[in-house]
Amino acid sequence: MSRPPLAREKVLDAFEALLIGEGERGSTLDATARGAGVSKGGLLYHFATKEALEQALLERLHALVDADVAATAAAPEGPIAYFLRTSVMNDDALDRALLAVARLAQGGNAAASEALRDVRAKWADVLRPHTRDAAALDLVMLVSDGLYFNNALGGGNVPGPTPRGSALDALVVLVERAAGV
Amino acid sequence: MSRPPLAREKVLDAFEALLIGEGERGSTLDATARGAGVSKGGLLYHFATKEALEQALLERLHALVDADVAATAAAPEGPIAYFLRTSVMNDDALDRALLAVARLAQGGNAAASEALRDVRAKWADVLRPHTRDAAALDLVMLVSDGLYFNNALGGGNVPGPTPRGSALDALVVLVERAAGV
DNA sequence: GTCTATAAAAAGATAGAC
DNA sequence: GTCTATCTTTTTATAGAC
Repeated sequence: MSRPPLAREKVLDAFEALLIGEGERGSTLDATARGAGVSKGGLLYHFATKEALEQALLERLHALVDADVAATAAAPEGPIAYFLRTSVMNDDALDRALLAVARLAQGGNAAASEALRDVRAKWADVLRPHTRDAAALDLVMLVSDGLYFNNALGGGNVPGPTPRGSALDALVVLVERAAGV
Repeated sequence: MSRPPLAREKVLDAFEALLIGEGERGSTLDATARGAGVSKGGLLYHFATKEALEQALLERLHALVDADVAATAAAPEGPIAYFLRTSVMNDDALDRALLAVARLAQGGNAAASEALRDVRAKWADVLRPHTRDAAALDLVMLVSDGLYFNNALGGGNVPGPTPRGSALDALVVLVERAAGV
């Protein structure tokens, strides 16, 4: 519960940014240390192995998701609209952690794949009471996945075809009409 | 136009399979050669650099997509239903090429990202006349992206939460009702 | 066309000074 | 806690025999 050391967080931030921008291949200990402004030895004091670094990222994701699930359940505009709107990447802490863990999962990291399934199940549990049936829940989840997926292409730095503004408004209306209770 | 050498195709198949199963990190020249049953020297005769290997995969994807776009346009059950049903991975040649190129894109390969955007645009062009408006087209494309994304987690070897069978039937009905003309 | 052998660089990790 | 230096292994690529 104590506040984690600043350098440790900076290393984790750098690793996360590298995964999103360069993928697993570019996310080396060297590059991470450089990005965090520490030496490789300094990095390895906080994370003894690369696996420890990856594990820490999964823990960060779980904490952020738990907070978001609570926010989704309590959203005034309704969970479905809130969920879809926040699926369009805002480059906030949760988006970054989610994308970075997705990179790890696609690199074959089994723990990362499991974490993503857990996360998805948590969101589904919140949305289920607000959808007509199983197909409607599938629809909402898949549109959200699609929004994330498009943001994920090109490392988030290439403006994808993700609907924004009025296009997003229209999409939300369409999904709510098709899926909402 | 001439039939490509068999060994060359086997190398490309192995590289594709490695990208899907292990991600960019595990997709080394060594592992690719091993998977194809050739030596590293043999591999490098066909693909002088790793970049050449990646480029060949992009060309394979483009050819497969062009064929699929034609099939989508001519599908008896209608382009939307055909498009969504074929978005659930069947482990066919197109699915594999698409997933493998997605791995490259997430590794920061700009040409791969561009290829995925091109592919997506081609499908959108075919589906546009069969959707009510822009939001409806977004809905169909995003559900398809979501279906692919879920298959992509865990390298395609972990049974994801992707709807199948009657669940997929219900989803197709829901999307067609919401988006179809 | 396909192989073995090897070079050159980059990767993860350890040791020990400060 | 953070650093430099070093070791080992892996990865991409080249050279040249068959």
